[in-house]
Amino acid sequence: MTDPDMQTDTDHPLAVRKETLHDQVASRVRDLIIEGVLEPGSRIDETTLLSQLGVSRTPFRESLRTLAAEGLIVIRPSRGSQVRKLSPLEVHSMLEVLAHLEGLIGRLACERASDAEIKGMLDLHRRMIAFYESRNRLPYYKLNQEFHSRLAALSGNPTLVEIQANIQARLKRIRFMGNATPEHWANAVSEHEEMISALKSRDGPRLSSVMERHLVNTWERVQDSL
Amino acid sequence: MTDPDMQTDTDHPLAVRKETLHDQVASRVRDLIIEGVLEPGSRIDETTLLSQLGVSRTPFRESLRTLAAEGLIVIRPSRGSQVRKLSPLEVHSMLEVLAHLEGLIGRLACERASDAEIKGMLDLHRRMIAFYESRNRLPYYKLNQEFHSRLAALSGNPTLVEIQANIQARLKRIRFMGNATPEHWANAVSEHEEMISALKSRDGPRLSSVMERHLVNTWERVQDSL
DNA sequence: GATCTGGATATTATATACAAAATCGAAACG
DNA sequence: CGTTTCGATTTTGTATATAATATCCAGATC
Repeated sequence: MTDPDMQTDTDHPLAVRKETLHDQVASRVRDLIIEGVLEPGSRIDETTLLSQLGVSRTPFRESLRTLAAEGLIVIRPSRGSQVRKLSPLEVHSMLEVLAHLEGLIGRLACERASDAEIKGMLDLHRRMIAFYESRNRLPYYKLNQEFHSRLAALSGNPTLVEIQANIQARLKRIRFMGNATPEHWANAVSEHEEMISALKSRDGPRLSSVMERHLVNTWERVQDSL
Repeated sequence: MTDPDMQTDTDHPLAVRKETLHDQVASRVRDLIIEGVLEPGSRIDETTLLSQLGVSRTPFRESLRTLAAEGLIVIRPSRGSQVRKLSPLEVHSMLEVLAHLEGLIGRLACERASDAEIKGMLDLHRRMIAFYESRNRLPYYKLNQEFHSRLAALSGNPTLVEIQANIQARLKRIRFMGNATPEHWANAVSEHEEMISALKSRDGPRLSSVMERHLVNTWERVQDSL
């Protein structure tokens, strides 16, 4: 057979991770999509983007494949790629799954997180509240993303982390819209208060149910704007 | 996570789907991995496979990117690809997530499936039982995969379908092992009986819990063989 | 003997060239 | 007028060529 050299990275932790051009391009385009520079449904013109990014077609096209597998774009053979446009039904289906997964995240986090990690979450929460009180929307939003990602990490389940991140990426813009009105935002914040309280007391079932509700509410909040 | 494109498809339903070389290669290699021809942890020698498949490097490498995004292989920059080898912890994490998702699938299927669809599942189940009774393992296994995929489809949630398929693909060989001994197999079958009974009476919570248990048991059954 | 160094060899990454489709528009036709 | 057909143009798909990087092994050094 082939050589048994393990994929258990023999790399040094500090070794500078060499990033291939492909990965850079993928990240770059991913950001363009997530930030809405490339609008949903819009065609991706290879030549334009190509010259803009200053790379050749090979790494660029490879990165398109990656993004397609991630569900951010759609490639139609011989007819080019476009930024994936989510139908309301698809958005709903993602939120339905995400809500359910966050339920699991909540339960596992309560079981598995260390005291220090919980403390870290409390701190993060406090910073979010500060931004809320100063109505500083963008930084709040960023911390919110981090809040959910970190909680996922506390579940100790790498698959959960990966899938949550993927769905989160696909929904990023939409979730941002979810805090559109002052009332919506206030509701979201109070749900976060509940989460923190449940996490602090390691009440898995309660955290689980709050998180599910939180996402379901996001759907309510977002629904109209589709 | 592959996604049959279906964007604003202006395609005729009957239009022959033109498959790009890339996709063919991806499917081909995916099968090689899933069927274990390419063993976990083994290095993927580009030149060898290349000549074997009779395609040039461009589509081949693109397909590797796809498979990497699907989590079936690992690409280390400048150092080649290898078939992803799952640690017991990773397998456990996938089964934990899958169990939870199948719980959701069970509940939603009971709410949303049509009578005809449920009938179809009963029929599928009957065929599985026949193969079980004749101890025809491979066909049983295939129908089992189909059973779970179809149930996912009955949830009416495309995201759920996609993610379930992805995890299923990653775990395919392992799940096969799950029915290794006669007792294991018998247990799995009796769990299926329960599922069918719950589905027939549209008892969402019950189906949900049986399905979760089914997967957790798979973990128990498989654990030693890692 | 063990580790280090340098360069030959093999492998991967990127760029470019070429081929095959699809798109678009103008002219021909009904 | 509207539809169809054909070809020029653009865009995509695949192959190959070149550059960059890693791997491996022999010889040098301690």
